[in-house]
Amino acid sequence: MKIATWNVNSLKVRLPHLLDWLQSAAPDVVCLQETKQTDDVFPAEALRAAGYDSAFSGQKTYNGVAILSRLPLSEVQTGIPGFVDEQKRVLAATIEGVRVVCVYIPNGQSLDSDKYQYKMAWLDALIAWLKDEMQRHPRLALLGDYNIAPEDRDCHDPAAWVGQVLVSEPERARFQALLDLGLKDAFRLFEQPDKSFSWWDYRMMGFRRNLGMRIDHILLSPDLAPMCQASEIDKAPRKLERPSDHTPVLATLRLE
DNA sequence: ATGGCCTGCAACGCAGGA
Repeated sequence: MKIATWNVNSLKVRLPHLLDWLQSAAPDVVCLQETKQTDDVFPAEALRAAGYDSAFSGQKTYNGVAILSRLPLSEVQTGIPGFVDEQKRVLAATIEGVRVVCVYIPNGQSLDSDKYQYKMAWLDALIAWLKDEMQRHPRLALLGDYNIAPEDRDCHDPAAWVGQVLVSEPERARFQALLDLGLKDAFRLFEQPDKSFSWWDYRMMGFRRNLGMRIDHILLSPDLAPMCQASEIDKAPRKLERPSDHTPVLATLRLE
């Protein structure tokens, strides 16, 4: 089972890229973030025609998540239980016995912003919920835009980013708390090229100069991680005209 | 790297992203 995550930065704009990519990459499951559209206009029919069922939770202008699957989805859930949040950032579904959790973790804006406080509280709620969710679903995959570069090697210029969101110590501590639950970073289970990133700023020719960050991740529970055969970042969609600023991250699982 | 872009909304200049 090939699973993937991709922040599309507007599904309306990126639908042609997505449909092409589904064809070429042939993933079985795709978690999308920043769909930026309400559920009544979600392109479920176009995706169904491409062979994918979908679950989605969107809102106008901001945020929005979806899970696409070639296999049946069940137990669809939106949001973090008990955490009141107007923003559509979480969607979970069970596919082939795997609990797939799609997250769009808040950006935080800057360390002195109230959005940063929201990010921290949000992450604490996520960690607490996942601890329970992993008990219920030993095969769990957490995919999404984490807005956290876990280590300095996940940032093109760590010195320039000191004191900024995506790399701050409290954010990284919460990423580590996810690892402490037993989750494994699928990408780091394998040898990877240096300076592997999943997001590049639209400005300053960030992609061409590879001034990026690795902030989109696939974490796998202890039962699932040993079944992971490969994980990679697919940079191809980032090279197209009018791309998303993020590019897909994939993991291949051999379910036993 | 110190700014430059992109998106959506709604009405052309914001907010928000990262």
